[in-house]
Amino acid sequence: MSQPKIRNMEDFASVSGISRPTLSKYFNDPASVRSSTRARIETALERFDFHPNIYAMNQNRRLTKNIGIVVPNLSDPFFAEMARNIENWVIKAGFRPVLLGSHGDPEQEIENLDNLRLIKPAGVVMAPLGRMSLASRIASFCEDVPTVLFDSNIDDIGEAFVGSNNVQSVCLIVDYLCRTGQPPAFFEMKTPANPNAFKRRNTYVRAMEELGHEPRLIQVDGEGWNLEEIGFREGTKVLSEGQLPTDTILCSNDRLAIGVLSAAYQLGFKVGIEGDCDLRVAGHDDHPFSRYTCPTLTTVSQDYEVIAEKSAKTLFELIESEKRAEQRTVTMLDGKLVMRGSA
Amino acid sequence: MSQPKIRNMEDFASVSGISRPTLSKYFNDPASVRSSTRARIETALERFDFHPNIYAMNQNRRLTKNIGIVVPNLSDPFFAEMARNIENWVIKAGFRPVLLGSHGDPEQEIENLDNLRLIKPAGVVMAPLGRMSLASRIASFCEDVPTVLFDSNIDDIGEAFVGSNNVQSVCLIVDYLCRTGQPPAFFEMKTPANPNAFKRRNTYVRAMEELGHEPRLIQVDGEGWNLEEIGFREGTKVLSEGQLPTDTILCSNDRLAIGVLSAAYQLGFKVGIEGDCDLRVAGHDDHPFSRYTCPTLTTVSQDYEVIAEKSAKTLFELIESEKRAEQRTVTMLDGKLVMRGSA
DNA sequence: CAAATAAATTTACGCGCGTAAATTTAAAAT
DNA sequence: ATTTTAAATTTACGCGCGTAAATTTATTTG
Repeated sequence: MSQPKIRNMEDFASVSGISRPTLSKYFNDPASVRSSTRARIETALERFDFHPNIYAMNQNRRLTKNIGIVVPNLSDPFFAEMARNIENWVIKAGFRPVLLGSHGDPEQEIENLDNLRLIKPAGVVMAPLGRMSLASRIASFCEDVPTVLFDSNIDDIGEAFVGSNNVQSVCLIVDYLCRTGQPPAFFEMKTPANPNAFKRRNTYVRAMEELGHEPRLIQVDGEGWNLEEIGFREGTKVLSEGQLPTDTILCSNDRLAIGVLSAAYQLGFKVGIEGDCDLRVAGHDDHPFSRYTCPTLTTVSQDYEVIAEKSAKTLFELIESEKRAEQRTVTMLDGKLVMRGSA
Repeated sequence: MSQPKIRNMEDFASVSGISRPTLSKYFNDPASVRSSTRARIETALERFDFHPNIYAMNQNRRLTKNIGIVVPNLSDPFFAEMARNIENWVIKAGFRPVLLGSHGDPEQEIENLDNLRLIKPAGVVMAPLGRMSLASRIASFCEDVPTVLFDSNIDDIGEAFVGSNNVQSVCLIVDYLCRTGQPPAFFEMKTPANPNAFKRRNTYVRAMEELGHEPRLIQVDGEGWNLEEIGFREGTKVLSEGQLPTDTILCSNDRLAIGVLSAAYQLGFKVGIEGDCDLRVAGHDDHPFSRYTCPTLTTVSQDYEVIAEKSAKTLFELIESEKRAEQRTVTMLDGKLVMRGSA
């Protein structure tokens, strides 16, 4: 039996014996047609394996089942992992994830939003670049499309924000480090590309002051997102100069810490908490690789799964309610101390 | 002066005083209109900032400027990095990259291709899942769309393949390890998800035999792509049992090696090449993180940049020639030994 | 300056689908 | 079996753009 080639919904209408508008209804929402009709369609579907052209659908529907996911940088394992988690929730909720990375570039970030507009997404989950973001343009996008921000908050933009409570988490680890040894110096980039850096620095300073210690900022050079490299290079400098006022380094994030750990190892520093160690290093984020460093990295976790789940579900609620949030909600998830070998 | 809202090419045609078909020609290829016309269009473009709807273009052009990039897994830094490199070449060549990850799932891989079909890409650069791939369906895609495979070859599929020469690279590192110490055991997964695993195993066995050593395979349990975790867990088992027939472990890839290194560190093994070390560990790939492990990981590089560049440019040539390759070309790039601290 | 050529415009249709209105048909309720 | 109600069909148009053919306009050539 020769199967005629099904090129479009019209073709499928003829072979299935169902009118095209009814098919269109079915593909939009299978529950919207009579069950007998649905059965007929699905039988035909098995024989002919037709998929409506998603882009033609996008073009004509006023609202699609697409959900945009925008992250600053897909080659950062943190965002890659986060995106993967969100994608899973999106699929589970019957939507279609469209993943876009901004390559650390504000223009690209806006371009991503412009492209998303064209596919009329039901909503967007976005981790903005942060300070570098062209905020007003993001804001105008958010007026048209329900958007949930995560990881990095931008005041008053989007319907909701889900992220970790940097104040809580930095206090937590500063407190821990001070209790268990010398108060930490804070290792960070002078001009950090990643969004939460300033908040963490400020919190570090305040936390140290409140505990009666002098804050020590180690602000290193370097541009861009190659954080391990920067941590390694600048960590090597700092450690070999031997001018450290303390034996404890708190890094602004795990990727820097991974670089610093590597530098310490190569310079022969023994990193860890035992008595014979010369250095403690802590990070922030619970990066996927931080459990495989040597020693394993003590850090504060951002709960990937929870942030992903909460962002996604907040968006789904917004979409289902079919109205905009009366009030912008800000969810700050507490970090948990992850005590491992390095501090 | 109130700018009228430009909703489509028609609107832009009225405000610019250029007919829509001419605009269409311009957007397809600016050089195809008279330079005076081009100037008028570009002046208007500055005033009104109109972008044609890319999806409507995709729908109607028989061939677009899109280039699909498909990788097995976007959260693997190797593929993330590779994708980023290819994207850059694609943009530089005036095309539009469309990046899709298959989440290690053969069905998803096919779905990605099906979705790509709809945007009528000029070509596709793809790293297939490998053995798991639904080869016949990929093949039928490749008949319609010029496709270059990279990283993992599938016989006779696609117009070309660019990857590293696993035989050469594995021989290289086996040889190096044998010269400088005890012959290595080969650490790998029993049922590996990543594509080049079998080739590497077989090459290891052959290389060992040729050098007159007995091959020793350490085949560990574990499923999926969480390779560091598997390397760590199974590495811990292997090392703590103390049944290793040699002090040298060659891992099938760097991600496993990262896990093994971490296990070794935690068990108190001193890894490295100095006299007082109890273990040597080597990897394969020159993974972005392998230069930050402790000790830094000795490995064989896959030249990311070159593979990315070569794949992209091979595809561009195919596209420009407007015909299919008379002959499938296979480019195997030699790996380079990256001698670092671990072996 | 006229003729030859090249480019732009007009007109009209197509892509694959959404969707609204009017109509017909089928199912449910009386 | 008849009425009511719900669902499917028919018809027709729209989305934003590509593209072909016929025609007009502009540029180049001699």
